Amino acid sequence: MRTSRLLLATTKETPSDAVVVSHQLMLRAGLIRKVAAGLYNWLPTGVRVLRKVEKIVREEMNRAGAQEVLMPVVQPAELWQETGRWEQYGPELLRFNDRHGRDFVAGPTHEEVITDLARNELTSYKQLPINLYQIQTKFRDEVRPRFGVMRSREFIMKDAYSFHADWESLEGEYTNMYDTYCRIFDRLQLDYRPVLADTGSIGGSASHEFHVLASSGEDDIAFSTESDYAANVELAEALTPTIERPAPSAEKALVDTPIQKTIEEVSNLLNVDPSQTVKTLIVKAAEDAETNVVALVLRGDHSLNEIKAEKLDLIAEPLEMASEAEVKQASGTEPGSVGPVGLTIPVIVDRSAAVLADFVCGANESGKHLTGVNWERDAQITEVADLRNVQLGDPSPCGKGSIEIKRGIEVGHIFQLGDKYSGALKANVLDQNGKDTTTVMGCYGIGVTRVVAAAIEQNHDDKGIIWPDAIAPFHVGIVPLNAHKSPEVMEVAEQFYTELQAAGFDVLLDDRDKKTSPGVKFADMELIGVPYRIVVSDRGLKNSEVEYKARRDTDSTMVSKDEVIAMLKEKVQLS
RNA sequence: CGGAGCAUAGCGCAGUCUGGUAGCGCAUCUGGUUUGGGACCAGAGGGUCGGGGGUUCGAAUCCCUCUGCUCCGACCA
Repeated sequence: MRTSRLLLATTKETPSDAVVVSHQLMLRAGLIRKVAAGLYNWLPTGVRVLRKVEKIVREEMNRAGAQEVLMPVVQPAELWQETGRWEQYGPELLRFNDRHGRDFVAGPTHEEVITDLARNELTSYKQLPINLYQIQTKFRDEVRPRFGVMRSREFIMKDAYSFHADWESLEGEYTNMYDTYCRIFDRLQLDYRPVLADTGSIGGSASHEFHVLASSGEDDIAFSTESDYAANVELAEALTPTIERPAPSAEKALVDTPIQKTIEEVSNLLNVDPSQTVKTLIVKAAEDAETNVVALVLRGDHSLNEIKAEKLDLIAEPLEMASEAEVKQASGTEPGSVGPVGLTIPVIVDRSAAVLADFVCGANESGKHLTGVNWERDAQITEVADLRNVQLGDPSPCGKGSIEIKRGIEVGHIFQLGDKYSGALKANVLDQNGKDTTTVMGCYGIGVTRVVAAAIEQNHDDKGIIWPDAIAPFHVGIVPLNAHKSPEVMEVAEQFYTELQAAGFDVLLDDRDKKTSPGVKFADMELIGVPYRIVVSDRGLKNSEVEYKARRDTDSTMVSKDEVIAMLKEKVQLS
């Protein structure tokens, strides 16, 4: 591609509404433009990246034995009514009518349509297992689209669905997809991790999310320092401490904490470590519980995991904090001075808080705290549970090593669905005995457009994007300098352009005329993230040399012009 | 859905309080000078000031209303 013909669309200024790096750079580098909230045009450079991601995904899915299909974006309401999701899905499901007044939806996912296809086409166990996938547009009417294509309303997803005669077969395909996803993200040259994920209400024996690691990610992932254990923090278990609770050695005492409310303020005042204090949170109880509210007690240095908490029988789901009035009624004081001593409501204590002795807590009296408090002697435990988020340094749930936490962007999710959809839509086949049997399903998604954004979040600097070779819109950029002064410069540049393309590279030749200064050309190449750059100039050609610089290098090096193509063949990892 | 805010040239903004010729920077076009890190000079084009209604001799500016968008909190690839 020649820059003079490319719809380059780079900008110097960052649009004011872009808050994350990938969104800013995608706009500045001319990959996307906003059409409306959560809806984007993809420009030529962006499409190049998108297609490369799709190509790798498609090749690996095919290699794994899946077959590509294509389903409609617009889907009839009847199918959604059959599975019950017409009612369940809520406003995220965009619904509309055709000219006859019939109900339709813009597909946010395709379980209904694929299962409908399966029930019509699959009749025998001999056709199973089968894995069908598509790479296609989805629409989810997000409450708040943001971060560019990271969370847009319309996006491209690779979604695959497998059908099986039994769970054993499903588990086999699940493993196959797990391995396939690893190959895909390896080939995309991204730093990623498969992590254990919540199986949620659907059940099934396993679910994994694939996360691209980036500090700007929205999810916290817990890793083991010693094993390949990785789990979404929502899910990662905080183990019961191995130590026994020490015997009480201090007497309970009331201390004045006139203005100290937070754990930090109280521990500073009393000169104790926050881990020797507890915090008591009052939350709404489950509807069938005997009290309105329940107390949750955590160590002062720990944070509540809401997902874990709301799964407990006594606690309302979704989790909701009690109002100030309810706190006052239950404890006799306001939030900030609440403690477990003397409470009449159930007290659920986190595993780590339960092994404390001689700890500090609120006194249920305004402006007072208690020191030297001990369980059983001074305060009662209704239940001990895992309530907290794991944190740095905790022992890993896998039994080896300790926990390390990193941020991730969810780009893939694999799931054993079971018969949720095949049951509802009666996707049955005849088994060996001629008996009707319900198939079990797996589903496997990759957010293709999100992968592009995640790749940028992970690979950029203050100058712009740094594409992994495998998905770069162009592998090599050629910048001729002062071509108007020296015909040889342009000749050499053109020659490289031809030869590099023949070698299988995508090449961008900046053939813009003398009005475009070198600085502009360099800045554009760097902004759009071309991973390798060759500068052809008069200066270099005097020694039969050109200048080579990889996007991540700080300095350029001079290379003989006869060797540069061989060198690039070495360096570029086409994937 | 709750809270906050914005809407003026392709982009970034000023002007609004205090009503009176619609402006600045970037980008674009023309001509010239420059040429190894987002150049300079001269000139030009580009606006229903988000829509509708009202007040007024006169509205980007004041009032009402609608719409769109952004940001902060619960879900998802």
